[in-house]
Amino acid sequence: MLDYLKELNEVQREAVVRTEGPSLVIAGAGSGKTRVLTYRIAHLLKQGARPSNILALTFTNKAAREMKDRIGRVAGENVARYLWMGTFHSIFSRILRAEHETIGYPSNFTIYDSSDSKSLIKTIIKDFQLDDKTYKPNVVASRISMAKNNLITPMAYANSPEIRSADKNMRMPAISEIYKEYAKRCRLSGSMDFDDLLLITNLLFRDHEEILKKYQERFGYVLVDEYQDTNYSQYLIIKKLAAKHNNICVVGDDAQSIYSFRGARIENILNFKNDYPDHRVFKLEQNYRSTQTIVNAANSIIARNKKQIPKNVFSENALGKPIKILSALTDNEEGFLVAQEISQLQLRDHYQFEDFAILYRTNAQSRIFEESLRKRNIPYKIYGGLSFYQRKEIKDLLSYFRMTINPDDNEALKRIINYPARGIGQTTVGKLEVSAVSNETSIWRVLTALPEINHSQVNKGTATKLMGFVALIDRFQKLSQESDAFETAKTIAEQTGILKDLYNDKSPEGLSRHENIQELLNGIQEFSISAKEQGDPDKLENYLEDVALLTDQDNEKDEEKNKVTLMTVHSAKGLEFKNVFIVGMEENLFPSQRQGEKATQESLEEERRLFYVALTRAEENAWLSYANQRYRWGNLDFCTPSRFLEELDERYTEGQVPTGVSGRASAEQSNVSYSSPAQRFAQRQPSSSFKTRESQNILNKKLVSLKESGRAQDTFQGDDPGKIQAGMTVQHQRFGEGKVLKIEGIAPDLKATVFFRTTGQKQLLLKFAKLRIKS
DNA sequence: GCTCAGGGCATTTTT
DNA sequence: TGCCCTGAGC
Repeated sequence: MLDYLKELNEVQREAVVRTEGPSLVIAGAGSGKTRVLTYRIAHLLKQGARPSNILALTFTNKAAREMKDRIGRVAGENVARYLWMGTFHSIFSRILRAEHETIGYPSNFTIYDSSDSKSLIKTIIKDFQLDDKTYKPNVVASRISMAKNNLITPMAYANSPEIRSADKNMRMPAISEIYKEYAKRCRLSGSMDFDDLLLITNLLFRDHEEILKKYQERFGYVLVDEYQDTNYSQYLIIKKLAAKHNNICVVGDDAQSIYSFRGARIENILNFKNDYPDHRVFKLEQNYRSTQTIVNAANSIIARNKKQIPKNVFSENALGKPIKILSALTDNEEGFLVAQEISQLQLRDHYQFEDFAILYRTNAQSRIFEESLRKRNIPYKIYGGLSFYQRKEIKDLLSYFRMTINPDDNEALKRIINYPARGIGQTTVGKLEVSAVSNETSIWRVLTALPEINHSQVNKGTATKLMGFVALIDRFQKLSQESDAFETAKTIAEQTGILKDLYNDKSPEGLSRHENIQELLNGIQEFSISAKEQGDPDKLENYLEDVALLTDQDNEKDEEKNKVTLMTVHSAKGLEFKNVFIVGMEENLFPSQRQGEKATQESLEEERRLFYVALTRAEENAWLSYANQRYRWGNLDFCTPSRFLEELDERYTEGQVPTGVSGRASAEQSNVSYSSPAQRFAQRQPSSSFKTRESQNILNKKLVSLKESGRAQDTFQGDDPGKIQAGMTVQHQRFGEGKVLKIEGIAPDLKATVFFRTTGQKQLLLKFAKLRIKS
C-alpha cells in the first residue's frame, strides 16, 4: 500500500481511492476531512492525473492554502502549483478574466467589496430621490445579493410577480429599478461585486456552450469543500462543470450548516444523492478531536433535527470530564468566572493560553470577557472586527491602485479624488457624477473629456485641480506598465502624499496607520519577489487581482500566538481548542427567539447545528456559561451533558416565544442587575486595535485638531485607563485637574476616549489622553 | 470644516 | 444604553 494511505482509516481510505464517479463525503466534526481531501488530490496526482485538470474549491483562502501546502508535501510543490485550487471567488474571477471579451468586461475589472457595493447602492438611492430610511442600503444590498445568488437577473427580477409583491409589502417597490441601475453602473465602472463573480460565471456557462465545454473538458476532477455551505449559484456552476466527466467529490457536513443567512443551502448536500444517482457515500464518523463526552453531547443536540443525513459520529478518545455549566448572576460575574477558570486551569494543568477559546453568538458579547481577561492579565486576541483590508488608510491606497489599473472604477475615484485634500469638493464630484450618469459612462471618462464637455460646469480653478488629478493617475498608469507591483505601489504611496500625511501624524492612530501602509507595502514587496522567483507576472495589476479576495485571516502574525481566542461560533468553524467556553448561553445564543419572533423549524434546526459546531470545537473541556436568572436551570452546575440537554430541549420547542418581560421582572425582584440583549448590544465598543472603524476617523480627526492646537496629549502613562471611571477626578498633564464626564471604548490595548471637563474650560474630547487618577 | 443635538437603530460573515 | 448619521448653525 502507498505510504500515505496507511495514515488513513478504512472509510477515509476508500473515500480517497475511489476517484471516479460522484462521491459524497460526509465528514463529521473532527473526522479528518481536510486529510481526506488532500490525500484524495495527492492520490489523483500519483495516479497520473494532471494537476491542471483538477479543480478544488474551498470557501476561504486559508483552507485553500493549507490544502495546497499539504498536497505539496505529499506530491511535490511543483505539481501542487498547477492545481486549480482556491476559493470559489478566486477561481471564477480567474476564469472571468480569461473570458472577459465574451462577457464584455475589461480583463482588469475591479472587484467591489461589500462596502463599495453599499456605497454605490446608497448613491443610487439618492439619485432616485428615494427616502433612505425606507430604502435602507443594507436591506437593498441583501435583496440584490439574494437575487444574484439565486441567478435572478435584473430583468428576471422585474418580471417576477412574487418578488415584486414581496418588495411592495416591504414598501420598497423600487428595488427592482435600483438593482437594474446598480448592475448598469457596475458594468460602466468595469466592476463586479462578489456575487457577480458567481452570477456572471453562471451566465457565461449558460450562454456560451463552447466555453462551458472547454472548462468541462479541462476539469476532469472536481472537488468541493464545505459543500453544505454552497449557495444556489455555486451549486449550479459546480454541477455544470462536473457534468462531462462526472468525477465530482463533495465534502461536507450537513450538521455544520450554519450559513443559511448568507444563502447557503443545506439542500445542496441533502439532495446530492438525487443529483447523482450513481454516487457513493462515505461517512467519516470517527471523531479524532474530542472526548466521548463532548461528542455525545454534541450528537444529542442535533439528534432531533429532521433535515439531516443519518450518521453516527463517535469518539474512541477518553470519556473525558463532564461538560461544566457556569451560572452567574450578572454578565460581569460571568466574565469573572470564565477568566478565573482559565487562569486556574492554566496554572494547575499547565495549559497554554492558546489552548482556550471563548465562543459567543454575537461580537457585541466580547466586551465583558475582554475586560475580565484584562484584569487578570490574560493575553487574548479577538477575531472579527474590521479587517486589515477594510481600514481607511488601506482602502485609500488600494483605491489609488484600483484607479491606476481600472480608471473607470467610480467608487475608487470618489474615495480618493480629494484625498489627500486637493480642493475638489463634493459639489464638483456631484456634478461629475451627474454628467457620468447622463452620458452613461464613468466619471473618469467625463474627467478626461475635460475641458471639451464640462468646461462650462466647473470653474477654471477646479478644472485645473481636476486635470492635476488626471495627470497624477496618468503618471501612475504609465509607471504601472513599466515597473513591478512593489515599485509602482511604493511610488504611488509616496507621490500621492499618503505616506507623508500619515508620517506627520504622530498620534497612536496615525502611527498605526503608517505602520499599516508599510505592512501593505511589505506584502506587495513579497508578492513582487515571489512572482519573480516563480516566473509569474509581477505587475500591480496582478497583485490587485488577488488582494480584493483576501481577508485579514489570511495573514496571521506570530505575535498573535499564545493568547486566548475570542470569536463568534461562526468564525470558529474548522478550528479546534483544548478548552472551549460557550458563553452567553442564557439567550444570546438564540437570537431567533430573543427577538420575539417565532422560531421556524429551519431556524431552530440551524440554531441546534450552531450549538453543535460550538461544542465540537472542544477537544478536552467544554463549559457552558450564562449570566442571569431568566433561565436558571436549578442546580445544574457540574451536571451531566444529558441533563443539560434535556433542559435545553425544553427551550428548543418549535414556535416558542420568549417571555421577554419575565426575565426583567425576575431580575428586578431579586435585585439583580439584568442586562438585556439590547443593553449588551449597546455596550458594544471597538474592542481591539484591529477594530479601528472608518467612522472612528471622525473622532481621530477631532483628536488631531486638538493636538495641533496643543490641547491634547496622546499616550497614557502610569495608570491603567481601565480604572478610570466617569465622575473621577483626574490629572491631565497640560490642563491640570478635571472631571471625567464619560468614557468610551476602553480597549485592551489601553486606549480610551475621555470626555474631560476642567474648570472654566469647554468640554474636551481626549483620545488616548495622558491622565492620572487623583486619589 | 467643525460642533452639537436629536433620532433611529441594534445577529451570525466569507469573498 | 450608546453608536452613527444627519442637519442646523457657526
